[in-house]
Amino acid sequence: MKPTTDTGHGATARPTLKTVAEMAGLAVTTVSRALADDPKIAEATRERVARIARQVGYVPDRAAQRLRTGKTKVITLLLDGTQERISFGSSVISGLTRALDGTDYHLTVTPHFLDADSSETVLRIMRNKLADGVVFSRVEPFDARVRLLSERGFPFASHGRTEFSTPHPFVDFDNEAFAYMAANRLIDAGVRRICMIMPNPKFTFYQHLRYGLMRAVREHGVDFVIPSEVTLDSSLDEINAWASALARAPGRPDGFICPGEAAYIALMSGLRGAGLERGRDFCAVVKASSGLLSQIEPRIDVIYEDIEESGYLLGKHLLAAIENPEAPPCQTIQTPGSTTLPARR
Amino acid sequence: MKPTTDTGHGATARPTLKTVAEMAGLAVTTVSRALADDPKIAEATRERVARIARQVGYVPDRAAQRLRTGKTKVITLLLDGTQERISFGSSVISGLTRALDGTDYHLTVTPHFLDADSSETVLRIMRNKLADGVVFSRVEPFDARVRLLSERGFPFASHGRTEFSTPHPFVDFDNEAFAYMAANRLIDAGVRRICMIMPNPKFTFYQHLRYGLMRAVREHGVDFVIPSEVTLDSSLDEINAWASALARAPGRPDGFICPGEAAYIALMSGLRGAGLERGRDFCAVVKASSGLLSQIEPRIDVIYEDIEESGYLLGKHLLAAIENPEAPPCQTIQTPGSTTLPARR
DNA sequence: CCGAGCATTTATAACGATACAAATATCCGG
DNA sequence: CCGGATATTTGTATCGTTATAAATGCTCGG
Repeated sequence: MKPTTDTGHGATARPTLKTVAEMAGLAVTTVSRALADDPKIAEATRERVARIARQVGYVPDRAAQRLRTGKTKVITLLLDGTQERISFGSSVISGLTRALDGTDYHLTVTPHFLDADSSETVLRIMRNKLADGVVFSRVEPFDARVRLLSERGFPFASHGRTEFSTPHPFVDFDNEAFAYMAANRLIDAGVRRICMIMPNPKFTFYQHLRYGLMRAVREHGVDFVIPSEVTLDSSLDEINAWASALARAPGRPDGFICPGEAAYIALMSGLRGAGLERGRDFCAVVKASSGLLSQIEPRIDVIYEDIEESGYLLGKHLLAAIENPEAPPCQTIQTPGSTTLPARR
Repeated sequence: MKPTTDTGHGATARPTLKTVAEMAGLAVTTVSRALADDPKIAEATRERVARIARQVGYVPDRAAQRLRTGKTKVITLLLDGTQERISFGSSVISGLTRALDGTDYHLTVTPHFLDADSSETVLRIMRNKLADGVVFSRVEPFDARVRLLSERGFPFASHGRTEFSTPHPFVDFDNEAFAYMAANRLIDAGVRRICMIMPNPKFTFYQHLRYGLMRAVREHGVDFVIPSEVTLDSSLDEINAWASALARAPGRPDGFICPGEAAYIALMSGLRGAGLERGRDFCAVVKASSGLLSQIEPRIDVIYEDIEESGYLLGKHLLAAIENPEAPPCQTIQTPGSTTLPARR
């Protein structure tokens, strides 16, 4: 018997193609192609090689494959530092992992914080070939990253749409429908003046939210206000303070649409601190993606956005784009249909 | 001028050592060693090579380095699917990223869900050399992963302690001190019967929490109860329902310690649903790691655990262990000293 | 002016995988 | 029993980097 070498970690050296080839009495090339299920290799040989490989626990070396083929088998998630409230990041990661499960793709996470430009990150990933594809969110109508990636034909999937003429893979929540639906619920409840906390106007979904609200407002002739002092990215304390001030101002809104859980919690806290009570003084419809809010306020009117599912779809769409770059890109718009939180594991 | 080849992505081929070597009129080996700042290479040469490399934007190929050296320059975070409430995952990732910033280490995330055994994941990472080190949480006194990694001398850092005699890098929150402190605050407030929601007893920090509580209880002779029906991992609805039932039971506690934000929200929701009010019917001390809770209940008694900092320390400790495997492991026990939430970006 | 000793640079091989071209084994009709 | 088509296997080169050993040039004492 041939002595096995030692890795220094107390484990037996890991088998390579050479190991399998020697055991099978075949050339390394043959084994490689047999494992790739190349029809030019005899059926019987393929089976025998597969058996031996399984037996010795052969797993191809990623570094070697990557060096030779140029494929990293890695997809990178650009995680935004600002949106980590209430587990957005974890949910996307969870969904992406589910999409990648069963493939040999790995997920790497590159958070980019406020100061760093994420275009830089994208350039670095392309230039140094650190991944086969990227996923990111918080897109703008003419997003710089989308432009860069599209130009170079580098696979990606974005969480959010753009206004470029070239189509690309994306997953987006139908925020227009959400805002319209939310506004209608408020109007049905008798609200006369709607206030909606908005994202930073540079993001695409700002427009979508706005259109949805405007449509409902026009159809029913109610009043509305879009605050300029706070956005969904404002700190909770800022939102809280602003809400308190708003509660005391003349002509205050009697209905709120809040496309974010954490922001709603701060909003409600501020209003309540100023003596207002939901139901008596105002109504609210909230976009939520966790079950937390219904714990805090069991009767809150929530429209659910499934972020875990977004992550899953982003992964699937990206894989499709990597596999077949010529095919038309997969695009999904998630509907805000379900009011209830789906059952969780 | 030499024609540059094309990657097919519209970009110029990335420069390699060969590119730099040709430009400098040196051998590839020389360039490699010059960039590694080998003193055997003339100072002047090293500087010239560095300048050229910078000029053409040379970045070493990770796959080639990895294949040649066996070092992956990757750190893997094992993310638990169950604990993703209120951004634990995002915070750890954020901290780890900060620790890895400036090094050439990358972070990969491998969530393992309920069904999958994370020992398997650890074995796979070691066997296939998918990372140079791993980070994980939710450790048990005789954690299987810690045993495996220690045996093979594979670098890791755990979020939580073990009871193994061999020391290893870890970061842990002083849950004993937390529980003691929390119990004393309740006792000072006049509480006679303390209830603490506990983690699954298999985790190390179950014991720590228990000791802290017991110490305070013994010192002051108050009553206590540890529920067996729910843990910190129970669903929010379960906790809610249990709390409602508890509120109506005879001899109900008048003080609660809750080492988890989400669990507290559900607990409070259940108690409130049964007609109890905090301050009037009971007191509570909560362990929190985000600013969310103080929005919901501005006057809640919170003891803060900085998870982002845990992630940072885990990264630093792990890097230290990788750099110098012989040195004694870095270990940190985070104190629950600060009651206030530190300022955030 | 030779060779020892030093400073510096270079050639070669290898990490593990795969693309490509070439070589062998097998089978058939004529 | 041979030529030629087909089926199957093999050899060689290569991806970009680095460890090792070898080579080059230079200075200087004797």
